[in-house]
Amino acid sequence: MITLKDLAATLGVSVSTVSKALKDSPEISKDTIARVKEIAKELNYRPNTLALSLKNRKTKTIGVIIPDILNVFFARILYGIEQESNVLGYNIITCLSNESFKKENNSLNLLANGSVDGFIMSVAQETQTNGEVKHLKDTINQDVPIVMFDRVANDVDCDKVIIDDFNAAFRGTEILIKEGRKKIILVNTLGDLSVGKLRILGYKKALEKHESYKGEPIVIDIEDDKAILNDQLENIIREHKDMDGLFCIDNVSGVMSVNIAQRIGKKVPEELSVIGFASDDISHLSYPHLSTITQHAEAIGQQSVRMLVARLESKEEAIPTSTATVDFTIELRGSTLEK
Amino acid sequence: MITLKDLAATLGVSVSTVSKALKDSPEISKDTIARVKEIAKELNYRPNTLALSLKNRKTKTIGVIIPDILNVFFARILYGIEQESNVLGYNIITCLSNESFKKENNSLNLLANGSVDGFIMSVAQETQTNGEVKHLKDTINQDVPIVMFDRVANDVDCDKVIIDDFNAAFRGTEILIKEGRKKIILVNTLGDLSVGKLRILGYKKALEKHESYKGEPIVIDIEDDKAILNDQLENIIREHKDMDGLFCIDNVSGVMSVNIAQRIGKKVPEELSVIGFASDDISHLSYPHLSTITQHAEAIGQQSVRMLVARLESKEEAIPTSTATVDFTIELRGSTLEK
DNA sequence: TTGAAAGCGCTAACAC
DNA sequence: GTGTTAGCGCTTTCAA
Repeated sequence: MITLKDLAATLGVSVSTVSKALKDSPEISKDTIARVKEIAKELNYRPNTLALSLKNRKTKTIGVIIPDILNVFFARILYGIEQESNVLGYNIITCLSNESFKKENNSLNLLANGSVDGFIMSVAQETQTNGEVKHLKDTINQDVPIVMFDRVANDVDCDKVIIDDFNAAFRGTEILIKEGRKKIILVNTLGDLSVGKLRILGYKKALEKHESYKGEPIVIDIEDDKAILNDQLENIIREHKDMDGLFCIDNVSGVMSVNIAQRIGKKVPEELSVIGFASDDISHLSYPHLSTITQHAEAIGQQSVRMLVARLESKEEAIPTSTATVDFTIELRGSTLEK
Repeated sequence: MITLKDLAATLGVSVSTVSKALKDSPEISKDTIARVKEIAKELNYRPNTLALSLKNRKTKTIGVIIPDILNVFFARILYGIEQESNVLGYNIITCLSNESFKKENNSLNLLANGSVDGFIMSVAQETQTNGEVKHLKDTINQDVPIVMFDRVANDVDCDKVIIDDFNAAFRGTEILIKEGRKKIILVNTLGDLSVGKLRILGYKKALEKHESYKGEPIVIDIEDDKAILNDQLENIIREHKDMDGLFCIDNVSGVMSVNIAQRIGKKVPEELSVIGFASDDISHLSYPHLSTITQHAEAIGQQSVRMLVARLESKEEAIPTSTATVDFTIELRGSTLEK
């Protein structure tokens, strides 16, 4: 590793001269600047980021905490975060909380000591279930800002980026209602995650609002375990013979449900209309393709970075926190009547 | 942010005393140690990693370069990398090359200046296509070790972690042959990626070896573009009416093919036996479920970390580089005859 | 048992 | 136009 000192030595000048020359300081003669730059290139000098960070008290890196990288929704968000960070000149340190409070807490503590300038994170399931917020507040109080996305702790005052889950589910449900479906069931694989609750609320609200719909809301909680998801869904479809509308609020179960229904002879969309949430491209893995409420995951990531960097680089003392809502779109494919 | 200096000031002792006390140095009296630790906890002191890194000339962080995070195979590897890094006390800085040589090169340059102790990476498609290796060799020559996984540059001397792709494809093909299939086609979505080539080789070798198989190898290259993958596969299945064995060498096309075949009335596995490569859990999104050659992506990530850390922490000057092969397993589900 | 000083690589105020 | 110095937070020799 080659340092300013090395350059200075080979050129027979002082370290500070080299430092200034590399920054095109007007204090330094054209000639010296040229010589310095030449030798710097020759020796492939690269400034030591660590030393710079120590000096500047900022690292130009963002800590990112992802609850579940195997979930494509989060992978896409990470993708968006990385892209935008790059554009704005930041690096990211990625931590995977794996839905565990302990890991999340750990990462926060480990990095909130000058290693990163701020965090972008989605709260772990465990954290959300237990309502833990102290670690989040502590971090913010240590002047390390946090931007939360998707899964958000309501009682923590920080910038947030969310989907309008309530409205998304409301609109999704409306589609089924307007098709004249009589028994619309919602399948919940999201446990008691905040976003799940909002979606369920939106579903209920839509049923309630439309007087044409006579039935009661039916929410069926099932486990999000790949091994048994298929069977659980098949059971539901078989048991509720009169179900003609199915609303799946995660990535996978919609696709699976369409395939199962078709296989056991329940025609989609004629006898059963299915709509799902999506953040990835698996909607074409069912036939007919799944109609979805599509979340723009990359956009969530990008927006998060923009908000964090805005805060980091703002001159003002304390800009008030804000919550950004990223648009969703409804993409009708073959699993619902109207395309 | 609270520093040693702060602790020293509030206690009225010197910085070095505090430093030593926190490390339970025998030089320091029990009493002082206790006092120091108490106040440190009280003020929530956290050592500044940056300063430590600068001092120690090692950062305990690993640079990870992933070509495509939206590919679940890579996401899983990242997962494995993060897990094992954690166990071994390392952080990771994640860069996404997005299959671009330029981004890959950039990340390498940006971080190979003391920001990370070493790299774990899979080579970008562009890099591999163009046969670029200089940036990789340069990095290694600057004493920043690299471990490559999956997509590997053969003419770079470094630690590597790979799947035995040749053998995996060989074995996969054999399954189809042993079922007595007469026309086995391989569909390649991997362009000229090294792993793709190896798989094709394995497929050919298997056909060649088994005299019972009379046909010629048929390799069909198609584009890995989600928008048209479906149509491309449907065309192939429709055109090759006598195809009774299909070998898909990526994650998705196997699942898709099974669904398409079933839909257009070609019975799987009776009339068409399908086998695919998998690294994720979408094999249950087809019916019948897809039989796969399963790559243990997490294991690849973990192994990579172990090799890198072993090198980083080895006392010896230069341990020779090595290549680890991670096992694959064959998981027979419904898309092939024998379960 | 404790502290002073040097140094990791870099910058910037200040001197020459 | 160039060099000296101090300091970012920490460790570690060496001196007290």
